[in-house]
Amino acid sequence: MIAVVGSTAVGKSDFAVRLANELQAGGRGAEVVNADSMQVYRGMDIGTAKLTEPERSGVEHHLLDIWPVTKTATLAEYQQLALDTVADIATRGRTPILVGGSGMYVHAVVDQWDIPGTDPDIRAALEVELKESGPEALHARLVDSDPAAATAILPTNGRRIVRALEVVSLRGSFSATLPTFAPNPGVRLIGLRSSREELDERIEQRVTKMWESGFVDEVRSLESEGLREGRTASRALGYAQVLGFLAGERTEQDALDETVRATRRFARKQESWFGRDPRIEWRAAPA
RNA sequence: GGGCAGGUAGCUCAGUUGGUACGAGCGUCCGCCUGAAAAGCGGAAGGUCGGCGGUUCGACCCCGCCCCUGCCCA
Repeated sequence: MIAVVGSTAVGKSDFAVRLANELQAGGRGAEVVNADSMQVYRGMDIGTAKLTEPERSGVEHHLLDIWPVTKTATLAEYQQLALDTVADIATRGRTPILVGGSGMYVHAVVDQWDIPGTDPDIRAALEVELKESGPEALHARLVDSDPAAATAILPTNGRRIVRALEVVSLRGSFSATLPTFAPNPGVRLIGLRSSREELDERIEQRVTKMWESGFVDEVRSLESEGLREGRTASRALGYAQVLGFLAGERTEQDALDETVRATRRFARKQESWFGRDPRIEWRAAPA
C-alpha cells in the first residue's frame, strides 16, 4: 500500500491519479482509497475539492460519497471500511493508494489500532455532565480512574475528557497507548509539501474558485438534505461558514474570508500532524 | 478657512480622575492530539499609546503647535 498525505491543497488527489496511472503502465494496477474525512459525504463536492469523474481518468476510487451528510462519522466505522477495501484491492493483485489529509484516518488504516466504539448512552450522559459541571470536574474523575490519561489530557479539553471517560467505562481503562508510528514494511508513506507562501496562495485560489463554481448553491442544497443537523459534516471547512451566511449570521464575503483563514489554520495543523511521522518520504508538491 | 470625532499590538477596537500598557478579538508563530479529527485543546511573540515641545517628581492620559483620517459647516 502507498499512502499519499500532506496539507490540504497541495495536490494529493492529482498526484495519486498520476501515480496510479504510472503503476498501471508498469503492469500492476492501482486503485485509490479516500482518507479524507469530508469527501466521504455524498454531495459535498465543490467544498471538499473532490475529483470529478473525468479528473479520475479511469482510476477506480473508493470510499467517496459513502455517507449522507446527516450521518455522524466515526473513525471506527471508517477504519473497518478502509481496511476491508484495502484488503480487497490487494487480493485482486492491485496496489491500494490511500489518499487524504485526515491524519487520524490515515493512521487508522496504516497502523494497527484497536478502536473501541462509542456508546451513545454513556456519551450522552457524559456530555450532559460536561455541560452542567464543566470540564474540570470530569477531569478530576479521570485522574482517579486513569491517571495516565488524565496527565495526557488537559483539564480544559472537555471533548477529549468525555471520550476518555467513555472508554474507561467501556473497557475499564483508557490505557494511554500513544500513537506509535511503528515501521510498517507493507506501507510506503509519501508526503507532499510546498512552502507556506505557495500553500497560502493555493488555498486562497482554491476557495475563490469554489465560490465561482457555485459552492453556496451546493451548501444550500445540502442544507435542505439536513446538513445543518449533521454532526460531523456541518463542521466542514467552508460549509460551516456558508451555513452561517445562509442563517444570516454573517455576510457572504465574510464567509469566504473566514473560509480562507480557517483553511490556512487547518493546513498548519496538518503540517504539524504529519510532520512528526518520521516514516514519511517528503516530496515537493508539483506546481 | 472653521467645527466635531478619531489617531493605542500586523488588523478592528477597549482602557487609564496623570504613577511601571490589565488589554480583547482576529491574524502570526509554536505545540498537544486514542478517534465527531476540515474537530478539540494549550502556549508564545508583537505596542517608544500619531509627531515635536511644554507643565509636572512623573504624561499614553493635562496644555500648545504640527501631521494624518473621517464627517460637518463655509
